[in-house]
Amino acid sequence: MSDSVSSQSKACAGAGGPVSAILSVEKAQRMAEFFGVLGDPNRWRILSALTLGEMRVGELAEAVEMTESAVSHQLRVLRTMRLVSYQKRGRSVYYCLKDNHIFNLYQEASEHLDEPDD
Amino acid sequence: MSDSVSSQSKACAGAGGPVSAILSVEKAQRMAEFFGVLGDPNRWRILSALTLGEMRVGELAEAVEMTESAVSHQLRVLRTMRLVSYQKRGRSVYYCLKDNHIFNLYQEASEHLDEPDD
DNA sequence: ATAACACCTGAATACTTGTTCAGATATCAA
DNA sequence: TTGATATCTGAACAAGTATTCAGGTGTTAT
Repeated sequence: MSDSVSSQSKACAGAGGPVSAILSVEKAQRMAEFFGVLGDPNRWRILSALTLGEMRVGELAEAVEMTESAVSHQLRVLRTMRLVSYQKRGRSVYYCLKDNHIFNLYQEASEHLDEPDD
Repeated sequence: MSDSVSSQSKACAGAGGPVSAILSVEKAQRMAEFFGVLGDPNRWRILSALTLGEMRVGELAEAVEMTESAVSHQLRVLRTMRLVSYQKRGRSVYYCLKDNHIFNLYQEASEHLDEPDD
């Protein structure tokens, strides 16, 4: 392993790490849009409710104590970012989490937030 | 291993996974605040610039093509979320990334964004 | 066909957030 | 002390976003 960075003056995290270049405006925009979607408490509550399993819009609305309309609007946003998928069955629409990325993001953020202030 | 959820109808990601309860309003709020900070393209550009190593405010401003004032405002936000740390030396203030969480978040998001639409 | 149900959508309002400008603070050099 | 440099901050404006309300679509039951 090269020690030019890792051994002595590593005052800064990740120098030479996985990013190591200034993001283009376009890439930065895409990142921001994605994380912006996760920048709303009601969407986090909806996402966390879906960790319990698939749910209809009405059930979700009841679970997170929002109107169905508000939930529906937020679900559209989550759909756009492909964080949830849905399935029509009868007159109901069942939503569920699309993949596990949301868990990893949740855990990574939790760790960060729970870190001592050093 | 219990198979009541995992074996047959796993249409939904992560049911019974690491969250598995509706987030409290407070926790959801904290999550949203954190991710909201990452919901701005200029902040991503600043963070990515810092992956190259520590930088002064003026250098950062030049690197990301923003005014020093704008950079300073954004650095305060990043400081508040403990994403960057800083060190005064002489009349300059050197900023750098505080820890590696930002890399993991970046990679996780990249993977999600690069996923095919299935 | 009609009514009830489940969900979605557009438009308007209210709220939040980013950027700019002007000026403040703090450090260094002469 | 004076002037130059480097950064920070508060207030105001502009821009973006969430929520509500009213009404729309599509499905099921009678």
